[in-house]
Amino acid sequence: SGGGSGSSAGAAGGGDDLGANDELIPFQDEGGEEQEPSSDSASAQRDLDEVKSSLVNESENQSSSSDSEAERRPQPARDTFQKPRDYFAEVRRPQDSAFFKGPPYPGYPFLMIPDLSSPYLSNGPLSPGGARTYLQMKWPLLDVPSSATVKDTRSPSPAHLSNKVPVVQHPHHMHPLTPLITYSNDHFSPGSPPTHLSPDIDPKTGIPRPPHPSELSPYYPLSPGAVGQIPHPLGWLVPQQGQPMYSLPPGGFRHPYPALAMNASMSSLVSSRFSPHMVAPAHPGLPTSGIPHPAIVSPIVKQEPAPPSLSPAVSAKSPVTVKKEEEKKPHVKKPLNAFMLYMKEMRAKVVAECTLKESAAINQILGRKWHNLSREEQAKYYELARKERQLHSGKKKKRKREKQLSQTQSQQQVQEAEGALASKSKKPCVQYLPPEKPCDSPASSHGSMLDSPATPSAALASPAAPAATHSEQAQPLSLTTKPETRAQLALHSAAFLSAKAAASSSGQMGSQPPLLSRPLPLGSMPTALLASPPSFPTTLHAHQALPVLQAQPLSLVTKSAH
DNA sequence: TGTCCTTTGAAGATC
DNA sequence: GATCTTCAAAGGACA
Repeated sequence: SGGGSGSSAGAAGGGDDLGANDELIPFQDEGGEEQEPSSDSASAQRDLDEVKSSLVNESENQSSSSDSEAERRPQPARDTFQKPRDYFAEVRRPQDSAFFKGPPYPGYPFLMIPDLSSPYLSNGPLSPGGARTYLQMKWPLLDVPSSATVKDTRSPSPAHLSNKVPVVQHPHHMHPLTPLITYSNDHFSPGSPPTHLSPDIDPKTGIPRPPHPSELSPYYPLSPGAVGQIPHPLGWLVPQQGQPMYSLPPGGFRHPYPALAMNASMSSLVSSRFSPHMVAPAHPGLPTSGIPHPAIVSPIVKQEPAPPSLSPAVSAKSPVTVKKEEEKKPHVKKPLNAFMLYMKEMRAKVVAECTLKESAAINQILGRKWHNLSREEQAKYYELARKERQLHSGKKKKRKREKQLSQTQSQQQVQEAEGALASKSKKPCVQYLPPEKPCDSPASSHGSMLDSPATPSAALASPAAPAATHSEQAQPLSLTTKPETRAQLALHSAAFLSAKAAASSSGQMGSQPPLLSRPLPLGSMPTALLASPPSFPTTLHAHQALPVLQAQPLSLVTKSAH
């Protein structure tokens, strides 16, 4: 029912639901005319089964109307091209709300193909030139020769892709030509194909695979000048000026994720008071957020190693015994990264919003929401994670130092004992240890630098650093080399090649299906990509990949296929 | 009871 | 330096 109302409301309805966000109406139309948030979040589960049919229907509709797509789509979206940041601030919330409430495709609140809410992906009508630009930039990362697709030569076919597939995948990205697969009727017979046949739809949840914001990443490495634009990393956790951060908006509009409801004005309010120079160094051991972070809190209990015992009984123990004792020591868990922190905070909300309980499915949702977060919002978590790493690093170094000290002292005592036993008549051989330098304090030596976001080097060292951006864009497939993912990738590549070949033969490359027609505009394109367009072969080897697509049954994307 | 799933990111290991 | 692997959280599912 929610989907039905959504489809009938149209863009104006989206504006109504969004309340004060009327200015966002132009963006509501993206990805379809039905984007009114559904008020029936409980129907998410029920609607899972409708995803497939919706996909097919959308496929038919969009593929048939792709030519008029550009005409219907509001033009202002193109303007955001020049002001990506404003776009972030303005477009973010409603689509967060639309994530559960306002499915662009009626019947399934999670279905967001492509990531219409992502300012990094789409904000303008299809322009053939833009599409080409986008594809050219994306292509090399997917330029996987059929022969190279399978590194494991033992595998007879791509259907047996192993985890060692050396595919340089655009990390977690929805392939720009995904729609060719999802919406192509050429390869899919009408009906309700299994969700697994849709490479971007998760078989379990029906959630489209999120485009990975390698486009996003370049934004996190906020330049020192840009850092001042993000809210204080801790301010988001503290109600600003008495404004409840998690309050329900008036009018009864229930934001599915109140935590994300910090609107643009609020963000600017916070950010206006934040500058890199104002970031107080995190006090070690003093959690700076309201989020309970075991990595911060628990280490006092978990991570503090027992004081090194210098008793002869211990020092006389064999290395094996010592090793065993070390293994018995409480395992120091890794600090939570930004996404984990986000997940920890948002999980309960997501679970409450939908009936899904499986963490795997929830995590998929959270992963998608993570991508949909604005850079400012993500920056908060990155900052938090950075502080956690800081604490962890400090403790780690402390432990290491203590361990070394303990070991050297043990060795010293053992040697002393051995020396005493071996040569009672000889002079005791005392091994002198180099004194620990006070300045070796890990917390002070590392923390000071990490704690000063004002320092450009520190900013670069943060997870939001441009360097990390590059690495992320070139992130190996290993992160997502699940069998189905690889198969999807193979299918993506094959389908892309197929489409490319078909388009080139018909001269229609610029008129892809609507979803494909939402190229990442250059304005929102990662600067890294823009600055250093990857070199890639201009030859697309379509003739090589086409047989792959034709020869490989689509079922290879199924889990059961492997 | 233990492992898997599923996500992203960081760290360490490996080449 | 690039690439790969592991592990953080979470809880249902499954062997």
